[in-house]
Parts: sequence; C-alpha cells; structure tokens
Amino acid sequence: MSPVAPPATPEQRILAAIRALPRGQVASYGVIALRAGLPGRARLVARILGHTGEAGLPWHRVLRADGRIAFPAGSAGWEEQIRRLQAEGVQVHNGRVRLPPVEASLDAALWAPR
DNA sequence: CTGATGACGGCGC
DNA sequence: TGCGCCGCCATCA
Repeated sequence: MSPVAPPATPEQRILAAIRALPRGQVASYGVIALRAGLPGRARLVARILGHTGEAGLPWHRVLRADGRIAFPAGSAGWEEQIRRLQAEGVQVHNGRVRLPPVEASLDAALWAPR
C-alpha cells in the first residue's frame, strides 16, 4: 500500500464507509460522515446517497441520528428501507430503529472545532 | 450574488 | 416522545 494518505474524494470515502456497514448493522448519517473523516457533513452523506445509483450499496443501513428512517413516513422509499432492514433481522418499530449510543470519543470529535 | 431546498443534527420546550 | 427553530453545507433557480 502507499504510505501516503488515501486519495479518495469525500464522496469515495463516504461510499466506502457505507459499504463497510456489516449486514444487520445500522449507523446514522452523522456517524457515516465521521467514519469518512468528514465530521459534521451528514447532509453531504444524504446528498451522495440520493445521487449515486451504485448497485449493492447498503443504503438502507443508514438512518437519522434519532434512529428513524430519513424518508417521509409512508413513502415508497420508507417502506422499502423497512423491508430491507427487517430482512436482515433489524428490529423496526413504526419506522424507527434502536441505535447503539455513540461513544464519547466520537461525540467529542463531532463537536470538535474545525 | 441572493434565496430556496434537502435521504441532517442539536437543543429547547 | 413529539415538534419547532436554527445552524451547517452543497446544489440549484
């Protein structure tokens, strides 16, 4: 591997972070942004998801910070995401998922000044 | 350049 | 838990 920092555009790193989500595990937009090295860029993650048409991308494992589906309740995307999550064994109640608490270190990183 | 928009997020009530 | 307000960012009209 090259000893230098990974090239990758922000978009590439975000997509990589999403692909890295194990089956049956979920994460918020903010956490994905953190893992991509882009603290506070949750909205960028959302835009990428809506724009990319990459096949096989586990987009359904990305939820809002409060554990709810980002799509409007009742919409086609909303139902599709719930279906996919439940197919992986994720418990979804009324469009909401129990997210594991964010670690203090990540919490600090999120609030750290840029 | 200005204002609106969105698969967001934190905070207050 | 629910709802509204505001901040932040990239894109678009």
